[in-house]
Amino acid sequence: MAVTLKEVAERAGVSRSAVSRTFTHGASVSEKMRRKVEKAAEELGYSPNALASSLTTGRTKLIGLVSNNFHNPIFLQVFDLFTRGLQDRGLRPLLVNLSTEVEPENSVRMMRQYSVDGVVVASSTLPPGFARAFRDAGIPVVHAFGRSVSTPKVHVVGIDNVECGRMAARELVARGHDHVAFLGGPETATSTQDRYSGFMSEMAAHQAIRTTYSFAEAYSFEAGRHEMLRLLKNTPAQAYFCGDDVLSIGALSAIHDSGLACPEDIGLIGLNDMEMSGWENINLTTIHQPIRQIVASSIELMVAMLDDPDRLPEARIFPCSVIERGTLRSRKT
Amino acid sequence: MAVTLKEVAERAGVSRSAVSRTFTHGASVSEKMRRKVEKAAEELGYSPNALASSLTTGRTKLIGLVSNNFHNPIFLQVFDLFTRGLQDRGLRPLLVNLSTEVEPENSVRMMRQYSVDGVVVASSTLPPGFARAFRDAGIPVVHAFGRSVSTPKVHVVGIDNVECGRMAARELVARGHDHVAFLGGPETATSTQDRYSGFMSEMAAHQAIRTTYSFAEAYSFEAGRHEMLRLLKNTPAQAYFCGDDVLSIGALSAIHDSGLACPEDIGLIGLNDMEMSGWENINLTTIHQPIRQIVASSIELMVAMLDDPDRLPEARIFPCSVIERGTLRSRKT
DNA sequence: CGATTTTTTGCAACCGGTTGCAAAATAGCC
DNA sequence: GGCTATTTTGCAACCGGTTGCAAAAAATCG
Repeated sequence: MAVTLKEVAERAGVSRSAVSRTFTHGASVSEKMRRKVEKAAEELGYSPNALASSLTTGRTKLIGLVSNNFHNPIFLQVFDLFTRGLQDRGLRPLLVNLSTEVEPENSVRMMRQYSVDGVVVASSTLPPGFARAFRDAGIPVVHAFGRSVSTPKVHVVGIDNVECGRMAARELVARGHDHVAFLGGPETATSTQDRYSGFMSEMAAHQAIRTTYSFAEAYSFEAGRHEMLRLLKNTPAQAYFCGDDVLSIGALSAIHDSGLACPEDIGLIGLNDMEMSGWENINLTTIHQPIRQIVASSIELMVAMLDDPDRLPEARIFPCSVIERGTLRSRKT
Repeated sequence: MAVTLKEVAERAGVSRSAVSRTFTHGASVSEKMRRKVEKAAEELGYSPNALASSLTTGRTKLIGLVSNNFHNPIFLQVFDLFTRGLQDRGLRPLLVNLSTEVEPENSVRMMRQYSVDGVVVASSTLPPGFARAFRDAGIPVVHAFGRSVSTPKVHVVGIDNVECGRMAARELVARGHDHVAFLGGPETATSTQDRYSGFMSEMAAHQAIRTTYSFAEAYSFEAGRHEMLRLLKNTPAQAYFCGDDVLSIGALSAIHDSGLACPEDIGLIGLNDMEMSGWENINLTTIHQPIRQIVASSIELMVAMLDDPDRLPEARIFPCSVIERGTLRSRKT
């Protein structure tokens, strides 16, 4: 079915090398030859087999895009940005869905079988060791939305979740509440752990303020709603820092459903600033995470690594900022 | 870096063919040989190069997953289901983001360069000709969420959008309204066109009911909100069939924002039944589209085509059903 | 045990390209 | 035009595997 280089060569009456050269950037061919070959190729509808050439060149232009976040709407945007950005640079994303898998072995093997040029791990829940497994296998890797560490073993691009936790705590403190809480995502997620520890460390400086915490089962609407309903049965806090926006929106629904008002009865601050959070019927106060920049920077880093695989690993941390909307108020004194 | 078959052969002291055979399913090797080879492979950390073997076998196990829907949250679920389903069958999704592209040429070329075994087009907006271009290039193709036609030229799996339009119209009629409307997605999308024509054809049987229509610029919250705000400036209809749920939710926000109530002042029915539509603070009446089944069936069809590429193209149409929630009421008589 | 059948193994060619090297062709120069 | 420097081209080997075929080894049988 597919037209091969050999057929083009025969048709053009030239050697196979000549055809190969006209299609490889940077090779030298005379104008006359190029025209002859291109004519034959055109007539036959030839386009070179990228995988065959990868055998000798050692580059497939395939980039593994591995993620376990297929339930959080912000990741649709993340995939959109990644696929577009990679395509624009002539790279092709090979998508890997980890679902519940947390061990890297399978993915590493698969990525090696397909000789990907590099791997982008896009996840805010996987531990640093996951990405490291790719590096150990000799595959260039960037962990987007990964945990920020001071001595990175692999490239990490993301935010400082600990600092975000602190930032959220400061917001709640500033509102004059005397009982605040952290409603986290799954306890196993690195982002949850970091946001929790940041939140708690900041609150430690305010002993007068009662601080409680709990965790939802997942970063999902249902989990947030479920956990908030549970909390409302006892004595809820006056304001919550929720693990992320989806969780917040779930919590919000629980609050409304219980006949309470937000922010009047219970305040909320989320994290991510997903599109939906700005919708008028949600209007969530949240911490903005610069997703576009994180993705763009991850791709940049990936491209740089393809040129220089031994590049020293770096952590790129982007700042977050509070977006004030309608779910957090100052306590009446 | 990577260990090759040759090295394993040398280490095990056997021929390259022997190694190849132990790793290809269905080839005959003695137990003794297999053990020897596996031991050597284990020690060296060998795993076969899938792309090299594809050269001779003609199969890459790569499936192109091409879509232009990277903004509608239901497609995150679609990607989740597709990637999991393909992976479970040993296939790997190569993701292609068309963004605004509507011509198939580029994608076809790219898919041929990477010798994908097949292509799944996942889009409710692209015309049938798009998928056909892959078939014409000799690549097995399934169009998921595609337009249903009576004489399919390629495999199509989805719903009957015309019927959905009629179904929505019947719901509005049954509520006793005397002015109803269609608020569609982009006019160029096949799903919009079909839902529109179904809606209108049903309404044609009810001349007494005033029927109007308009189109939003995209299947997005913003577009729905914007269009509804525009409509509210004049005399709005009593109830709207919105192109899809995202659009509906945008419209809902516009209604609330204008100090009106839904369903008291204006009724809404959407389409898709996305997770969010069931959230308490949205609670959208909508038409359910069986996404899981559509994806599962598309994958099934794809796998069947890999065995028999000349399989007669078929259209698989799944039924939709109305999910009654809180955004549509009967008109007080 | 030897003859015959069946299974296992290695050789060598091939898949669709790329690339170092040397020969052939062209260009540059006096 | 003849000579040298440069460019263009083809040959052949290679990338990492698979596979038809025939030789070698093992199994079966009288």
